[in-house]
Amino acid sequence: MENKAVKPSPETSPVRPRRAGAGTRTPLDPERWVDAAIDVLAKEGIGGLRVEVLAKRCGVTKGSFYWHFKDRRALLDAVLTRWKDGRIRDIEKTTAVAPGREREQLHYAIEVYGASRNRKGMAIELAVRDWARHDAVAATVVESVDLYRLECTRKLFVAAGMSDAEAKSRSLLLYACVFGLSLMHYTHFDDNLSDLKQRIAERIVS
Amino acid sequence: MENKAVKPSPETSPVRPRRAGAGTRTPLDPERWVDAAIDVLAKEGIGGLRVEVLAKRCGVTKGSFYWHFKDRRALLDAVLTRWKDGRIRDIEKTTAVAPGREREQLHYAIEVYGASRNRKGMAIELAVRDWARHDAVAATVVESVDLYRLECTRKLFVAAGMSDAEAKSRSLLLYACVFGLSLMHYTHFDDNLSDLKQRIAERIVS
DNA sequence: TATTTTCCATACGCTACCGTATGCTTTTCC
DNA sequence: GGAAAAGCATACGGTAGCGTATGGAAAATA
Repeated sequence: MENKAVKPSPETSPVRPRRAGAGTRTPLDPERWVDAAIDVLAKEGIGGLRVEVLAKRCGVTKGSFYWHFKDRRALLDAVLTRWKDGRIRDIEKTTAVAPGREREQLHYAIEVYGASRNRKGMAIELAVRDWARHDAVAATVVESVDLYRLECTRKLFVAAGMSDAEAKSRSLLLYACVFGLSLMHYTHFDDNLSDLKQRIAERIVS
Repeated sequence: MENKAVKPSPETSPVRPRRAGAGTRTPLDPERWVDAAIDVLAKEGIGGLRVEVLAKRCGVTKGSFYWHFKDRRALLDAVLTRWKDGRIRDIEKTTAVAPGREREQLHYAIEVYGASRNRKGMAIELAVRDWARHDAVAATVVESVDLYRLECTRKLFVAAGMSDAEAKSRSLLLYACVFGLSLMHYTHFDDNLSDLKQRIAERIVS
């Protein structure tokens, strides 16, 4: 059989082969499609998230895709659901803290969002937000995630001793700054970027 | 003739008629194409900036477009040039200030970028930044605009009495926050948004 | 083993684009 | 007023993408 003999080209090959060693077939499931979709979303944005592109990336044809998903939109919804769940879990983990270490935890939260670490996560974040500008479903998801994050961080500021109103403004400032920084190109603005970031972080939490 | 009999549909007709009253012809020039392109960019993002769409919007066919521009890329470059020039002029105007009113001017700068006012301007801003994530030319333009803005605002902070290092961090904080806020969906986070914004602005400039 | 179900390939029609070629109608200029 | 140029329409070839239809092989099940 030696199936197709084509396999378009090796370098466009999937993330992992679809057949395991002992001839056992390893069929795709929707979750693996979503994995690949999020990868593409991070690299190409929502505009590059096409089903035929994705299929090639998974080493199959779109015939497979349309077996697992009704249409492209169903995949997009699944991507949003997965992203939302992940962000919720992540923020809960990030804002859980022992009493007395709230400010330390806030600094940590700022740092993990820094574009240097967590490159892919921020790429996804920006891609989803751009997506949300032209898609109502994505916009709803982004809003719910934003509100949840803002609320969690607000509690941290309150636990750190701030008034409620001040905590709200700091929480919003924190996320706005984190996302805004990832939007900007300031590498050549200063030769001591870590000091720059440190000052900003202090301004946000102190 | 009855050839196609189609002519898609009349309601897709142009924004304005291309002929003025007295039979005088009003030919398009490249600048009007750029005008329309920036409009579309603001509403649809770079993904929606297609030449045939643009042509329909101008009330002509793409035959006209390709008379004025070599190809789609030439239009995109023209859009970037126009955007850059406008941003440079704008920031120069915004950061020009009489001595003693620097902080006042900084508050004004923050406010004009608020998504409430200047909606279209911010939509363009975000569209260009998203574009820059996948286009090297756009990325270069964004970087130069960012550096210029950061530098102008830094001078304002210095003039307001801050150290150079502090001024730099404040300048970066200001723009990061402004752009970040426009990325977020926080309308339902607080019922007194203007107070929220006021606190943030104070945190940035004071 | 025979049959069903799962999972995927192939082929097709359709639309939206890009860019080119070519011709038609106005202006412009002599 | 006639020729040239400007400005645009129409038609064409080509690619990429969506979704459907259908068949075929492998796995599960009986």
